[in-house]
Amino acid sequence: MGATKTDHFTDKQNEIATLAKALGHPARIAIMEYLLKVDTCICGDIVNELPLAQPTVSQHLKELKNAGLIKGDIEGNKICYCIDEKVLNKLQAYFGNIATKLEKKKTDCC
Amino acid sequence: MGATKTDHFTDKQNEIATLAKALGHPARIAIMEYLLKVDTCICGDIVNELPLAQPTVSQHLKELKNAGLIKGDIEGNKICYCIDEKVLNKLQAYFGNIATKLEKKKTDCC
DNA sequence: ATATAATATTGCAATATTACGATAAATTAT
DNA sequence: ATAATTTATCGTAATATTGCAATATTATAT
Repeated sequence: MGATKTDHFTDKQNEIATLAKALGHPARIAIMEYLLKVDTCICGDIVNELPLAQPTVSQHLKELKNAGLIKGDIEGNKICYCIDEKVLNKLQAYFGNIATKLEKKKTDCC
Repeated sequence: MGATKTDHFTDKQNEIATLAKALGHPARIAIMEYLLKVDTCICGDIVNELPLAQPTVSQHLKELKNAGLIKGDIEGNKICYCIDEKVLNKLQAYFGNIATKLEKKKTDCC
């Protein structure tokens, strides 16, 4: 095997899992944090910010883009990447909801 | 290669990535949601809730536990699993912080 | 003591991920 | 036109993940 059985789970579960998986690598967390830090999103220097080779960074960017976490537009011979606010709000809402439910649930047995 | 270069990133980045990675599978999202749904955390029927074989579920539970997302205590011949509220608050805080920063940053260029 | 029940571990095959050198493609500068 | 710059893609090796059958472990019930 090795392939995830996505068809046995709900769309929402698969969606959250896909987003989480995309963030499941420190390089991709670092990319997100860098995109958040720089004020403009015309950023052609992500490679220099990371301790990884250019093809590796390009691949990580592609994964973040595939998951919908970032958007990228061609800007001359550079590429303008930035975080998709909508998707991040979705993640915030998801974890916020869980945290709230956990707080209400006072049965702290473990 | 194939191994993540964790030593090149900050502890915080690695920590968030580890948590996200653990949640990066629909079965593990489903497990978290089930643990959230049931009121008591003495739950010996996680396997029946999932469309996966028992060893597979056990492995997913182990990964969630390794990441620190859930706690498990032996309760007779069953196991009492439940979500670690602290860790989930950490995730909520992390994504909440990003979402807030994105909102303030009005340079929506992409 | 033996059987039953619940969970974990082992071993393994199929597949996915990570990383990077080499190379390609596209744009800008000279 | 040619060179330099930036990003993407291809190919490939090393490693990790996913899933499950078989088996082990541990606790309860008979």
